[in-house]
Amino acid sequence: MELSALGIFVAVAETGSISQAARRLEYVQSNVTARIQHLEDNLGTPLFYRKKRGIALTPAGRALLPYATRLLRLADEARHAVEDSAQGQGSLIVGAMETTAAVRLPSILAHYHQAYPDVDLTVVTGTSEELIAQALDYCLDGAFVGGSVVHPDIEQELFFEEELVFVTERRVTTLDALPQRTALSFRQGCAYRARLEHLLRSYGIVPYKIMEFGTIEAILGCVAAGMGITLFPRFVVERTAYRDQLCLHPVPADLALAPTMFIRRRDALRTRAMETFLELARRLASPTASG
Amino acid sequence: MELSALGIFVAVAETGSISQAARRLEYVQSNVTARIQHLEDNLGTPLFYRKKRGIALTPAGRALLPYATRLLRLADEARHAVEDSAQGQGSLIVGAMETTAAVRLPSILAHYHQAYPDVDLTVVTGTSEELIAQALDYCLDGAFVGGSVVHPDIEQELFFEEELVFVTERRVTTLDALPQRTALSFRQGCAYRARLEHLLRSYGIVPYKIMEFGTIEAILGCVAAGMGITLFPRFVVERTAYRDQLCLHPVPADLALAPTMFIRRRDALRTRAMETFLELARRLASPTASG
DNA sequence: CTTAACCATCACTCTGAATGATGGTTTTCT
DNA sequence: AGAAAACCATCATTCAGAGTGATGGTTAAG
Repeated sequence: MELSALGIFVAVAETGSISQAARRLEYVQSNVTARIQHLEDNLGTPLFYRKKRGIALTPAGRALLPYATRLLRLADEARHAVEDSAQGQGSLIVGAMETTAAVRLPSILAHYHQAYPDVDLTVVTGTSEELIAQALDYCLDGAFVGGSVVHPDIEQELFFEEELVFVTERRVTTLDALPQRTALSFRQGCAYRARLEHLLRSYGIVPYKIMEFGTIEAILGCVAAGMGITLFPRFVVERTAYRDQLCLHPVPADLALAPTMFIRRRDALRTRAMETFLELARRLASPTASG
Repeated sequence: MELSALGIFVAVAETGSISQAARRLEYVQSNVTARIQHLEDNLGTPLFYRKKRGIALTPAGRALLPYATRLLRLADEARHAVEDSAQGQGSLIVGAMETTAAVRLPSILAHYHQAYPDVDLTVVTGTSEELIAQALDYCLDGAFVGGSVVHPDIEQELFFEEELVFVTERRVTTLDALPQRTALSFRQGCAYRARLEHLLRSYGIVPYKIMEFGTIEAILGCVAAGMGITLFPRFVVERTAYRDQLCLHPVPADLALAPTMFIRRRDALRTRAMETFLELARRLASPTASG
């Protein structure tokens, strides 16, 4: 039972005649006859009574007709959906680090959704390492990750420059006399974690312990409670609920700035949904990045 | 875009691999490759990224997938609906005279619907002549009509024997001094109307005028109001709201009984819906008919 | 009584679905 | 490092079935 057969079936049922259906479909009459017969064989039951003049639906035909029309309409919708996905609408799956998703994306996503409400937008969060792997595996249309990615299949573009700061509890006003040797960070794979480890080592704070947490709030909450130190974008800390219980410490200038890049596979399809998303994101990102 | 192609597409999308889909479908791998390529050509856009190991959906493929699964499910439903229409469920379209529909069918229909709630039941009313024509034209699966139908394509079966009575307003106690020459009846084509004309002629009541009405209540209401005389099954008159304002007069014995036959085309499909309907109708009709 | 409309059947062509074999690439296992 | 396994693309080939055009039989309309 193929869609083309159902199309012929519907035409015959609607015109009430094989000949007229053939004319409407621009087929030869014998072909319409044959395909209806084939469909009847396939379903194991007659669909039409053959009258002296024209045809009439059998009970089985009556049962099939509404399904046939629904199937044809749905198939048409599907075709349009595929067409649209190459055009404006469709779906867009982007990855982002927790920190980017928390403070940089909300306004972009809101604007984008307002401008293109038909796009089915999904944001996946994860560590930069995970996001890169997923983008390479075509699971993501693209992702915001920390730091440059050098890979022949990946193309990237700078979107934000985050100023990184050490974050401690409020009472710790200087890092020189760092009372704890515990660092808090996201799980392995986070771009900032690698830098945090490097920086702590340069401060002579080794060996140290790294505790892993899954969310921004968990990390900063624990830091505020005096559990340890972490490295975060200033922008993120300034917007957290714990900001009054935290103290920010500058990072040496050469390691203070961390770029957030948007990456995607070079061979990923250039959908309009993606292009418009990037255009809008560039517009909204640039003043922040430069400021 | 045919259903078979969508089935292959879904299998590939679900297994994440052309080879595995081929194994599941019991096809050869090269065929699955070719049909996916054909589908992509057909839709004008790639549906899968080809990875080193396996494949991944493109945005267009993501857009198509939910439609494809819906289409396949719906097609399956359609197949079952057609199958069922040959079995128990399905639709049943029966015709009946107004009088039969009013007093004989309700209990049958109620019982039938209770026993087979999945059957989509339709009752079409009309004159016997109209119903016969529609049954011959395959528009009805069968019909209850007045009197025997002799036609090579029609088979019939006796269901009810109606006792016909003349009906006049209450004050007219004898037909001998019939004060009016007006008869009321359904429109031309009604089985009882022919008999009414015949009987009136035999009573010497010619010329007379026949007024046509569309419903039972209209006719009996007008008779009650003294407009004229009509011929109706006793059973119908006894159940009308006007019964107290009417007087019933016997009809000569040789013309008093009118059979109600169920007719259908000999070549109409023997659906289970129809067979079970007739079985139930026979059971419910026989005591009434004999009593 | 002719004409037109309708459906079934047949012989034929040709598209495209399916097979099987081959080659290239990558991953996995030893 | 080398062998084996998994995966996809391509090609030549076979075969089913979609579509054509012609014909014949039947019925309704003129």
